[in-house]
Amino acid sequence: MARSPSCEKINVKRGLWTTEEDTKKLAFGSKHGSGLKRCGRSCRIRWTNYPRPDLKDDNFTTQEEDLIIKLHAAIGSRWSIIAQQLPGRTDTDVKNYWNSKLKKKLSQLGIDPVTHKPFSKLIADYGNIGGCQKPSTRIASINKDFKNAMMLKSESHQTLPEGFITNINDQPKPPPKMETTGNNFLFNRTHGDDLSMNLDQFQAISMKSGASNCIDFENEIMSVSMFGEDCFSKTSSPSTPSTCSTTAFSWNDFLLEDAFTPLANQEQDLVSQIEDLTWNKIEVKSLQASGSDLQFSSASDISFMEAMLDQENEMFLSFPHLMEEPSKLN
DNA sequence: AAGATTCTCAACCGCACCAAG
DNA sequence: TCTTGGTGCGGTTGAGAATCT
Repeated sequence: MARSPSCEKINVKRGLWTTEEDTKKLAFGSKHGSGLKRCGRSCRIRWTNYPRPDLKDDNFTTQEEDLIIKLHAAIGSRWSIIAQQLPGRTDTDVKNYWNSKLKKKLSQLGIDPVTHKPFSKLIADYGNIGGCQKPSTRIASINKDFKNAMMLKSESHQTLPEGFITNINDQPKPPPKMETTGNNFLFNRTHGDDLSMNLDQFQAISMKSGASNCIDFENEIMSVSMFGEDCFSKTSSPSTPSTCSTTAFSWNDFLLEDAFTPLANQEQDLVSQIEDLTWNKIEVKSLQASGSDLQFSSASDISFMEAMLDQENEMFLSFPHLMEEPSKLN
């Protein structure tokens, strides 16, 4: 896709617009910033936004603050949509207010402005990650717990706040969804037919793509992939336009304790060898670094990461075929 | 009073998407 | 189908204002 040319850095002025520039702008129109040392985009933005007699010049009210926070929690940093709910405010106003005031305010209240969750909850979650089970139990597992978690995630549709008026043209496309029925996974795509796949297919795609959410997963299928789309069963399912699933799941959520579906024996052995080699080295290096047990304290995190990277390099040197496409392993 | 620091505003950047040729 | 140019938008950055020391 072609891109618009960037502003020439030379001869392009930065800073506030002067009355003289506004006069020239009005005289020549916004196109290409004729006669002005401004790039075309700047002229267009200036042309579009100013003057706007309907714009408010006063501070945000607490009601507006609340609405921004609620909308941000619901739809993220889609400032143009949020601004549509706040008469007299532009997306830039909202964005600046969020960045300069609300983020700080939420932080002071002990709330993470990104996730809108209390910091204490995030720290607790982080602590759980630090638990670091041995790989024999923590290796990417897809099992019954995984399927349960997947079901829960796919059902956790987030509804927009009451009174939220959305321009139909600006509505985000419904993200892809995943559902499970028995041992099959039904993947509702945003484009094309829905696909049904078995556990092995799902596992292979998720590992190959390193997907962290359904969108990554869909992209991997779209780019096809180790199977070819014809390998999937195509289905049709009703769309769900009334809901907006904004909560993407993370595969990390499914790093559960149970052993997962066995790989072919040969491949399983290879994985086990690598795991043991990797984990033993990491353990040794980590112990050396921390001088204590295998608790990854903050003081040893860097050494731990270095050990991870060292070991990864060593692993791929020892097993170069792991760098190849998974399909070639079969 | 003066320099340092912080805050606010909006210009700018880079990317994605779309339509026209 | 491809290229080009226009548009929209979120994130970043810099200039000037306000506040602090």
